[in-house]
Amino acid sequence: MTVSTPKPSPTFKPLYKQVQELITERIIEGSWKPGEILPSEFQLADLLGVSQGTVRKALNALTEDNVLFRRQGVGTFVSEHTLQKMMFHFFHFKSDNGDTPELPYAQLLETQLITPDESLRAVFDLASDEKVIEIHRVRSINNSASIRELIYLPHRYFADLDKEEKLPHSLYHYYQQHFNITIHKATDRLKAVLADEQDQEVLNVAAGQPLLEVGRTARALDGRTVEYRISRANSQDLHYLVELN
Amino acid sequence: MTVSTPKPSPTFKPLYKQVQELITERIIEGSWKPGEILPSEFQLADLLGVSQGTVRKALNALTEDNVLFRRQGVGTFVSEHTLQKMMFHFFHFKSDNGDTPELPYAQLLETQLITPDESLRAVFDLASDEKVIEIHRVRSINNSASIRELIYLPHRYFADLDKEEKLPHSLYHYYQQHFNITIHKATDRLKAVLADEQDQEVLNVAAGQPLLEVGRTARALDGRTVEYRISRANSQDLHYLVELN
DNA sequence: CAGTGGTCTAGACCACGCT
DNA sequence: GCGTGGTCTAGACCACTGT
Repeated sequence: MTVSTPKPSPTFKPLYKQVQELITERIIEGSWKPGEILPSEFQLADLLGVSQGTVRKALNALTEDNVLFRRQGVGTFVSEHTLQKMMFHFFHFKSDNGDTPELPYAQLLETQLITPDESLRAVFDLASDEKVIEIHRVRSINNSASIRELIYLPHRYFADLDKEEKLPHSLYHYYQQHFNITIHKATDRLKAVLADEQDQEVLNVAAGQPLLEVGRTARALDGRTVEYRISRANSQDLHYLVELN
Repeated sequence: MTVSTPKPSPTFKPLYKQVQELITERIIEGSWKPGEILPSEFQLADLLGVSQGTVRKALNALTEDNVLFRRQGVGTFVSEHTLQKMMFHFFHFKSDNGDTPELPYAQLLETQLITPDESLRAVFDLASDEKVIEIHRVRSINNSASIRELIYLPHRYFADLDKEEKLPHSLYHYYQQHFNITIHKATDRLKAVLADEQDQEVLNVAAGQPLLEVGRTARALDGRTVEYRISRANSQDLHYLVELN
């Protein structure tokens, strides 16, 4: 921490912001892992030489940001990408008749190592000789193939993931467990497109069928873009839900 | 306010929540109007018989929720639906090449009073004899007709709006100014559809062209659903942007 | 300069969950 | 019962804005 009464300086940051960043760094570097409990507010305050109120403000901000979660009477924990939470936060496709909040099954079609084209290299800011992992899979909702996914991951961050025979349905939980990469923020771009030949085959739709295409760039806790994913959905009985607050 | 040390009760709410709701009610009933300044933290604290810290927590929560905005050294104000803020918050269509953050022009095609069908009545929870205003317009982006909008408003909340010859581009600002209705939250549901005959004519697209359809229900500060809107966009050079945090 | 919100501290008490 | 986070208070000082 800085001195208790910081002088005005060009790089001034509020104490609680500094505490916030320090805790985030500790999580990024793996000192505190997903699911683990943090020291109590008073312990952290003593540790960092600030008041309990300042620690509280930092912890609350991180809780707001889904980095931590708190349980009264128990403690403060590092957030974990459980399936339910991911469904709520990063999976926005819903059945039109909301009656089936069913967990979508994902079938792996193919995994391969590819040489990225110019635009994909730019997304990840990769050097010219770096490889990218491509995962091709299809999600079924209500027992019908509904969403075709093409997922791109820089090989440097996910070494040897391309050699796995099976992958879990919740990739984000998998990234977190095996590569210490927590997907924190993402940007989705939606368009309407026509089904191409592969779509027709995989999703079992006719030519001329409109699909909802979602392009996602996902960023880790440290801000790096670590995943690019294209989802093409048969939106006959589905929609993509957005809540604006 | 309640007594300073509230006993545990089934209807217990934290003080700052009560303050928050009280301020929200004042805004809803029009005591404090959009753009106006609120009393200072200390004045509010005296007024309500709570401490300044509690008022602050309520004001900060409302600021987080876009109901208020605060300017250091000046004061706390009721949020106003300015064009720029609405663009940022409630208008998520962007050019694919982000170079033109141009304000989309909206051309009014038709306004009429209609008898809602069953599903539309359900959206607004209307009695069987109530009428709904339908507004039909088209937005141009980069000088090309891109989005066709059908907007539905219960006549009870927007009396005589259907008689207006001209309507401003930013309807949400207009609702706020003329009807004291502030759009606060909204839910968008996105699908891919094929252009129908009207789409083809208005958006100048061919049959078989895929369109991005957005169905929105918008709610006012008091939680009532006050607008339903269907936007059909030619997403050839556009996309709908979602930030997931 | 006066007044506003922003930060930081210190301390009290409450509600909750576990053991 | 004990330790945790949640609420509430009181007071000090800083940073910004407009006069």
